[in-house]
Amino acid sequence: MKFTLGLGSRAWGVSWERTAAAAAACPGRAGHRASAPSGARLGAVPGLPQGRPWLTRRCFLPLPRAFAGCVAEQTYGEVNQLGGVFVNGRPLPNAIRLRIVELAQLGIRPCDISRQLRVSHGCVSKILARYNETGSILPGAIGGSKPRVTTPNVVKHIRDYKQGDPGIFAWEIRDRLLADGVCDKYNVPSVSSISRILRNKIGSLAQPGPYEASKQPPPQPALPYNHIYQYPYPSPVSPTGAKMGSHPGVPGTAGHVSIPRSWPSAHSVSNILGIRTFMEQTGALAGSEGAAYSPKMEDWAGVNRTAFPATPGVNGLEKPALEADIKYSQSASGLSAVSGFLPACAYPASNQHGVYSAPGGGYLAPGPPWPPAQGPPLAPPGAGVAVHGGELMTFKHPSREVADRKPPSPGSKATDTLSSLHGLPIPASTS
DNA sequence: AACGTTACGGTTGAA
DNA sequence: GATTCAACCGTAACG
Repeated sequence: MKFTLGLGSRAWGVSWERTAAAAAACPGRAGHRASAPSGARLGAVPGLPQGRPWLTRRCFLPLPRAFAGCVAEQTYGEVNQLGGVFVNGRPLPNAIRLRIVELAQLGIRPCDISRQLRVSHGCVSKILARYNETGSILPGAIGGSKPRVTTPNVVKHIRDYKQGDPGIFAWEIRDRLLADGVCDKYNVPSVSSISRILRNKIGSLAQPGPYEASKQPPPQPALPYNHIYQYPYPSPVSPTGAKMGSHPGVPGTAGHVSIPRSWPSAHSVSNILGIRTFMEQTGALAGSEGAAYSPKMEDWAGVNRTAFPATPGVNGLEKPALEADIKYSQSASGLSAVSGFLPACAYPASNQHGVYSAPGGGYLAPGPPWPPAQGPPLAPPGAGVAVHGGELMTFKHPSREVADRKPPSPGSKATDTLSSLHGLPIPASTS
């Protein structure tokens, strides 16, 4: 099945072709999944007007760049069943992730968070689960390769062991690597790897290896895998500093997954402030204008990488502005609270266009009324929380923003509470 | 109805 | 520079 629309027809068509083809090739779940392009489900999509050619799956929604202040260009995102915009394969922006956690800590049920933020409940569940487990809201490390366990250092030790005891078994070497602290249980080479090393390297190690001989051995990565997920945000203490990210100056957390549970408990006096603290600790808090950013801001995904004009020396982005394709157009206003944790925006205002941004109805897209929820179990955050209206998620199309708003649904207690959370409205029931 | 899980198509970045 | 591979992504659907 192929849909061709006037806007973004290429994306629409291609996407559906692929999905349908995949479904045809894959029996079972995939089959039913892809059976819906024009199916009945469409009518059930909450918040999506009946009769509009919205697709519930793999539908590339043209997001006019005009939304972000540009006129003639378009970019593509996708719209999920809830009407939320996402970029397939890319993480949700931190702001959304943070918002999910924040709302959860306010006692809002995941299903309601899902509806409000227009993020699939699976995603909400995943993010909350990860947060509960690791204390981090950040996505995992995308791309790259696993660290090689057979680093020059390890090889050197293996060679030493072998030279010291030519009859040593591979498993003995393995044990010694562990015992000597050369490796830990996570990066110790397998016996077969050691055997291979013995066979392929040690045997021919009469001469120094390439690292030992001609160049400095590459340092063992402090972060075994993906330094890039060290908090890629500028350090609050050096908002105008040089590149951060995986380089000196970044807190030595071993990647986002292993961030110490310094994130305040969900039951802390102020979860919001706690989050802020966390962000500060980890450098997640963006400085003000001119803040420096890691060139590998994976977490900002679709945000910096694709949406921000590279401004080397300013935000550390090295990709050319050409790549600043706006893939996302997301709501800003609904995440204003989050922006309070990313004060003054992680990016220069001029770079924020289209950064997962959208009119008021973008990420918190128009949709069904935000169902009332129980009151928050936590007191509102301290008044000291800085609020910077939607910097991160700023959308620069006021008219659309206005148009997309709906009057808040009556009796939306949680919404009211959240609305006042940071003194900024949460378009929980926009439309 | 809510939610944990998982297949899927996708992106990413190191090798 | 292109390709491969294995990591992760969010969605949608299942159970």
